[in-house]
Amino acid sequence: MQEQYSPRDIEAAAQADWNQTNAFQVSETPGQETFYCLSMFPYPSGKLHMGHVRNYTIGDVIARYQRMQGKNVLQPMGWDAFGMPAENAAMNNKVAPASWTYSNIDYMRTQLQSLGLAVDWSREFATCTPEYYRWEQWLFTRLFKRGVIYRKNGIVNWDPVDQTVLANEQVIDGKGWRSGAVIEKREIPMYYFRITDYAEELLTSLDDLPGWPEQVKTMQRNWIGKSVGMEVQFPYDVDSIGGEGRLKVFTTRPDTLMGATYVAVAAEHPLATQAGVTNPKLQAFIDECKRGGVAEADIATQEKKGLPTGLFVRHPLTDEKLPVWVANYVLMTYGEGAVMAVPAHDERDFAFALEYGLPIKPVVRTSAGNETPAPWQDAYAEKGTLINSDEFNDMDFDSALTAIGDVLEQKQLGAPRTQFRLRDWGISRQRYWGCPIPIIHCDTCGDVPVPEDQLPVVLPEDVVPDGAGSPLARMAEFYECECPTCGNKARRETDTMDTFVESSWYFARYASPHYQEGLVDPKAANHWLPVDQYIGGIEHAILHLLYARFFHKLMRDEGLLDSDEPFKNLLTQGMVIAETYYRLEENGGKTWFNPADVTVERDAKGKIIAARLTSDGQTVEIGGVEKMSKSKNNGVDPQSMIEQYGADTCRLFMMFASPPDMSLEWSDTGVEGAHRFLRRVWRLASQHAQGERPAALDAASLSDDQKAVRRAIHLAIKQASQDIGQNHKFNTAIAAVMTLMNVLEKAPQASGQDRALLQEGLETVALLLAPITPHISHGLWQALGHSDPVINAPWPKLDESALVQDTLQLVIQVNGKLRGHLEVAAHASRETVEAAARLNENVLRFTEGLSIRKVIVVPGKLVNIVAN
RNA sequence: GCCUCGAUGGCGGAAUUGGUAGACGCGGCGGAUUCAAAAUCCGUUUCUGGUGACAGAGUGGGAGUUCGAUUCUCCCUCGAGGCACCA
Repeated sequence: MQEQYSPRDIEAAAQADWNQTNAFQVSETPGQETFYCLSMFPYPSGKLHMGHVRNYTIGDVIARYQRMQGKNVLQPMGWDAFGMPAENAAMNNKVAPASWTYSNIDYMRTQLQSLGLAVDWSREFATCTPEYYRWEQWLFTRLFKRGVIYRKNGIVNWDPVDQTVLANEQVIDGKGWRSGAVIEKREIPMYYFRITDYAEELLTSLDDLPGWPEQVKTMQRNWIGKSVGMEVQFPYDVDSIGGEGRLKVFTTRPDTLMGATYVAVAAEHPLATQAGVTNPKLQAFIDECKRGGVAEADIATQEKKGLPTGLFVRHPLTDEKLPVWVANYVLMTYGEGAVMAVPAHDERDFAFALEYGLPIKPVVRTSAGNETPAPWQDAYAEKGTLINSDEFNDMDFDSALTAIGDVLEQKQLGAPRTQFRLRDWGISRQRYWGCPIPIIHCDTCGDVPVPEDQLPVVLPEDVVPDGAGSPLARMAEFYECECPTCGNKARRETDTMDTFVESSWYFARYASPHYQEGLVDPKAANHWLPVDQYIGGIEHAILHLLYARFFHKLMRDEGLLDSDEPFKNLLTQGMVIAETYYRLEENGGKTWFNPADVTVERDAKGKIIAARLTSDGQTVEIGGVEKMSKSKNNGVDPQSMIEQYGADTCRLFMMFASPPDMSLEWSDTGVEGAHRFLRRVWRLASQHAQGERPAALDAASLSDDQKAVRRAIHLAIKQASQDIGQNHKFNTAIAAVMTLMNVLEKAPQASGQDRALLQEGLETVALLLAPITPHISHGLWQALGHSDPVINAPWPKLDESALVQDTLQLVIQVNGKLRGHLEVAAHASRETVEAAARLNENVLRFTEGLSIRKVIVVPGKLVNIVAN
């Protein structure tokens, strides 16, 4: 064993051993318990960033720990390879997205492998290959035939200058990111997945996921947003509209119907369109509403504006005339695109009514009283007894609901209804670098799915997009085709699919990644699925995870696999953040400097007071800690870290700096600390390994000091087992190993028993660190005399008897304040403890002149003496 | 705007069911070793007052429950993630 810790040699040797034995390649071994450990696969953006390193290290720690529990562990890796960045890179560098993507994959694979992940690389795939997406197209055609996929119009961001559809990300302050033109909302036909058909199941089966964070389940529940209420119909006023009909609205508060003083519709609502024809001012307002992007965050933060249409509807209960307004706060995408406005009991209606002088009629007695004077109070929205509501007066919420519901149903102007906030999933993208939608448009046969024997519809790979619409739509050789049904000339669909579709089923493909006969080999799929542990960023808490759950249910209903949910346990990892530094430029802009190029200055207490650019010695502004990003130039390159310190140091630091679900702040000195620790471990082990191999430990005949060392060893095992195995708190597991190392370094090495104890201690350190820093553990394990590699060693067992102590230290409090300590026998009785506490010097001092009211004894913990 | 989460020393963070606030690491300070430096080792380090023993304060702010609150309840401030075409 080398005396110096040399990560370069140690890591190369360990990885060579694993590769030689195909250590992480797995198959469907019968009889062995499986563990499928999956990290969200990376988008091949160019090179690895720290977020990737963190994600895959967490996954690797869990995978390796489970292997040490004796399980057959599958940990695959692949590439989420379709996406917009490839098209942007193509436009900037005039390279085809395909070659850009494939070369990124090659580079990033090498980087990932240098981390020493226990990945079965034989299962690797990229979603942009026809071998993968043909099965996506195959599933699409099946679902299309079943009606799970359908076509309707949807609203998109339209750039009138570039004549192209933009992603929300490409719309900045309502303008196109390249053209700067004001974006318009435009309707185009798109394909939709009927995810709303699964809304109820997606909601209820969240209850079957105890291994998911409560936070994520709450977010998904709110996103699906089930509301039970009523559909209420407002008959049109024949005079004002010049026709008959009914305006439908959905409400969760039919009890407040008597307080409705107007109705409001979205700008895209048919009534608005109709009224706009004869009302130029209204039309101008509708056009204004159609300017700007479609992102809900932008729409919801706009100033609330509206205009009367001049149309009227009749109140379904009183027959009163109510004005119809167009309001920009009404979303066409929720419910019916129209609301009944009850300003007295709804905050947004209240603000709108105040702004435009519309009547406010209180109809519920709330804790704020019978009136609803401005400003708005949350109490106005409370449920309560009805007032000002004719025959419904004095009814409580429930009876009013029933009574009003009954009248509406009798008049056929209302019915109970359940409404979801969740919308169907539009997957058409007018972009090139994606999976082609396998549909052929025929003038006589309509939308015809591409027959199975003509799949896959292959995306041509030698295309460089130019940012002006999809290149596929200009490639006759792509879109010209024959109708599979009638044989006439037809046109192939040129839209591609949302890239979320590929990531919605990749976890299933890993079970049989090279299977040629279907999307999955059902036997393999049911062997591995569901995923036992899924790990990824919290930013995917809603969309990706909901779509993947939806797809799993679709695959189940297609008979491809048996389980109901894809991911049994979920760990959502926090972001990697770092300090930012900048200088203000004359034009008001900021130049950002990488933390690696900045030196900080500290005051006497070590607090950072200034920072200077290392190259010129001049000060830079400290910008605060933010997510690592290109724009703030605060990214730290994992590659240079690995080259400087080794993968183990990088992994150790990332796992130690914070628990996985919290954000992780990058710290160069923290990395050095992690490296220092590994050097200490290596040094102690190499000193120990130089001596003779010690004889077996005789745990029964240890001295008190030796018992204390052995206790430290088993406390570390206990702590690390709980932290890694159950709580996924790797930082405290590492802290426990560090504490153990502090003890082992000071432990005597004189006698044979001392050396046997140190052997047990060092073996424990190697095993407990094995999931986190696998390379050094590989080397340590060999040096400690084992011929079988540490990856095949079992996780250490806790010896409870090593933890037993004869005496305990208790805390003495007076009125809840710490006043002293008490050493007692481990099994001392309550009375003995209380008596000893009462005699404590400090207790006597602090209770002088007071009478003791109560003594609280918490066994093994503390005594609290209550006196006044 | 809406949904969700978070806030603890100079810094990252730790504290089974409410029971010693600050484990472990970083940084700082003092010392040893060294011709010197690097590396390493030892000590110390929440704040305020005090030479000291010790005392008081303290987990974003304000209230409440409790013998006892970082932990539970309510209100507020600030920050982060998501909002359906970034992945």
